[in-house]
Amino acid sequence: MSRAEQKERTRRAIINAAFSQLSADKSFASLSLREVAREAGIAPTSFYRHFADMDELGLTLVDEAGLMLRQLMRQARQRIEKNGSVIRTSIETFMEFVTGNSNVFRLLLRERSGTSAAFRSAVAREIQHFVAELAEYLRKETTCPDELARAQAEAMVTLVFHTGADALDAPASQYAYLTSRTITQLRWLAHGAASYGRKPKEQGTL
Amino acid sequence: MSRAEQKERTRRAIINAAFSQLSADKSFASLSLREVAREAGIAPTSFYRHFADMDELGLTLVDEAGLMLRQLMRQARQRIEKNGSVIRTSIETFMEFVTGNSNVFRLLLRERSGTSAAFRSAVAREIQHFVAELAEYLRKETTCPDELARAQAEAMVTLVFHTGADALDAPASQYAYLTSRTITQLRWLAHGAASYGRKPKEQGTL
DNA sequence: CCGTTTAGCTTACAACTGTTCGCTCATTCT
DNA sequence: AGAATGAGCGAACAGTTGTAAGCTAAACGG
Repeated sequence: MSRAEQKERTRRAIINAAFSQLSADKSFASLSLREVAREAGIAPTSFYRHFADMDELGLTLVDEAGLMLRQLMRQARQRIEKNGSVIRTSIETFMEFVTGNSNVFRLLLRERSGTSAAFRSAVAREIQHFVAELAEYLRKETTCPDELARAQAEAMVTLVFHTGADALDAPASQYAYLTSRTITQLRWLAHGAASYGRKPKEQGTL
Repeated sequence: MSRAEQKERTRRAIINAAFSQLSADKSFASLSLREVAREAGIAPTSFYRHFADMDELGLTLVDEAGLMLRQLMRQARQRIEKNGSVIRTSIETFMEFVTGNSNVFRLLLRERSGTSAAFRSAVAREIQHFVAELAEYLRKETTCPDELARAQAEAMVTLVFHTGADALDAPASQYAYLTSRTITQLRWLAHGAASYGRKPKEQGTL
């Protein structure tokens, strides 16, 4: 086996070990270099042959998680072409991701507001991909002016992301309700933006 | 000084020490019993005279944070009576809270998706107070059926909370933009729910 | 084929962590 | 007045952590 090949192999072992140790009650910050190394089957000090410190590993995890999310978006787009309902298909795809890769989603969810500024902005960047794509879609599909399309996309992504977080602590029997609730919320947004977006002056007490 | 009085005093010293050590790059999970005790001016072992462990202290902090939030709501209601604009006043009050007590807000923000199920549900309970109050207001003020009022309130609170999180990492010069963006989003929701809420059948591709 | 590179190892250290035990001594109760 | 309570302390323990230093041996480059 080639040298570089072997190095890449144990690098993956480290990454996989880290992912596998994340769980509902273990965040990335609570992982220890030694534990990760142990599960990866290497000595603690060998860790440094691959990452300068745990932070560097963490950023790698966030990148990988973002990659999975982008693959998810592509998958959702394919489904939409066959299905038709953009909102429902998108949310259902997202919920499948959350429940099927809950640890990956948890990483993004937590580090979004975590203690490392580098992590936070890395997660924010990944989410922006989502927002940008959706905003572009809205600009094409509706009559929304550019900046409002972005605000609308941000609101939608926020609501969907939050629903994913809810799902993590909810029993599976609640998923259908959470999904339909979010669909309703997104429809409100779309409808409100379409009819209200072009006259943003204040009126009434709301 | 009475015995109970003195006990309460050092109990507060512990709580204050914990709050003061929270920051942008230090979460509750990364606090140590010894550090907290040191700042509170007591021996590490004396900590146990007041809390069984750090988790118990953490739940106390969450409770206090929730209390501050509820005081905030009361304050917002008073302002609304004088001002008129419910949405703008509510958000501005909230933003003042976030920027003025950022560590307290950060605690709620992080523990909402943290590693302790007990913390998560404690934070969720505090936020539910917000949602319930807003939902009741919506039921009175609009023609929304009960369940939809709740869904609408949840969406609104989610968006506002998220804006608070954004503000933590944004320069102060962005606050005005964040606020107005959120106001727009909430108006869309209100408008969409009012005109679309009663005919929730699917239509179109959105 | 020989010298260089380097992934991985073992050993070691200093710094912390949470927690137990037993003591003191001021306040409280009877 | 005398006994009981309980907040606070110091010392100590076992466990963990990150990381530095130096070695081995296998893959590599000339």
